[in-house]
Amino acid sequence: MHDPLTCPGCAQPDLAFAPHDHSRCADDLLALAETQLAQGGQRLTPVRRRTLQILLEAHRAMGAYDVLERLAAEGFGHQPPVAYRALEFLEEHGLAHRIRRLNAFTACMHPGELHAPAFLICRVCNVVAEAPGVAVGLALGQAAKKLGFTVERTTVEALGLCPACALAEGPVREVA
Amino acid sequence: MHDPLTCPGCAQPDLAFAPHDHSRCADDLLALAETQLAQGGQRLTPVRRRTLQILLEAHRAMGAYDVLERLAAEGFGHQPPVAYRALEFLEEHGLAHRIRRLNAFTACMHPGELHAPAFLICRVCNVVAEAPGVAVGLALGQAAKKLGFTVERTTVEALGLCPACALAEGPVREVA
DNA sequence: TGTATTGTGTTATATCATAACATGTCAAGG
DNA sequence: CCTTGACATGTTATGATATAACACAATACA
Repeated sequence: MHDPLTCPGCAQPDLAFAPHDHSRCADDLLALAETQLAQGGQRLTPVRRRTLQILLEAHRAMGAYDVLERLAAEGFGHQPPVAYRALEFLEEHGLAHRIRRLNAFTACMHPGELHAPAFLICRVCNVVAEAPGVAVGLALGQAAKKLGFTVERTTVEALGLCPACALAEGPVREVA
Repeated sequence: MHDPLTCPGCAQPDLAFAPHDHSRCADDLLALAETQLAQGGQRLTPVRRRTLQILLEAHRAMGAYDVLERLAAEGFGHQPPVAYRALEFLEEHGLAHRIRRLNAFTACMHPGELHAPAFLICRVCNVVAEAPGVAVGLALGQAAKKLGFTVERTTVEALGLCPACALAEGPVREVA
């Protein structure tokens, strides 16, 4: 049931694109989210909880309308704002991220840790991994500082080839 | 006619958000684009040329439909693909950039130079500056390498406050 | 319990983007 | 010259993403 190749981005960076067992990812992260929100006086309501669960289970980036479809099928609202609101809430509280290049959302794989996330997006299989982005964030902060700009949020995304697709594609180049 | 506060992103990074005279920016960059494309055997056709000009003159990020409106008013096509195609062409050839957070496009302020652009977007006035992103690109490349990921293109955007808006907003905080 | 706040759901519409196809342009080879 | 093929422009039509505005329900808490 679990295909490791469609499951990058787990908490251990060096396993992001490697086969590994993550059957407990979703449960652990959901519990963590609950705790975290409670401490901040925020509510993980049914829609929000289910939305996070859907993202965690999918373990890949999903469009708002895909999420909505799932929610609607389970008795929640059928209109776009239902999904967008839940997704935006999760994003605001660091439990999910928006992947702008894909117009999609993905569960955060290590919430709570202060992190400027950097995403690696495979242009072939569309898999998204969340890479440690601290160094990137620092570099960006410094560049901004020189211009007197105050950074509040960052979007860092790289498009390219994941290891698997690089293997599949690389050697083919000289065949064609 | 020229408001420096709506004109960041010029070639000199340290002037990005500072008042300065850039009356020749557009002309210079347009000429540069022409040369560059010719060398690559590419054609800067009327629509493409005018599109680049519009972006250069506006000197800020514009939505595809805004560009289209201008083009249509000048006798070019009236349908979205006209604008999207020109904008995509410019982007592919490094003459324009797509600002994903704004679903908008902006002229590249230093084409030809190999650069991983980083954008600073003011959340108050929406002005966009193109900051030197080499350090950021390097950091991102290294993070990716650890996961076996090959970076091909990057999207780096920071949302925050430009100097002017920081001044206007900062001190106000304690009044409310 | 009353009342303010937050959350959910709806309708309707705005905004952004592309597929598919017809027509026009232009340069290179017959 | 004139044909042919590649590229560019234009169209219609539709798809995909996102938000505004408002009614009602749930919750929190004075």
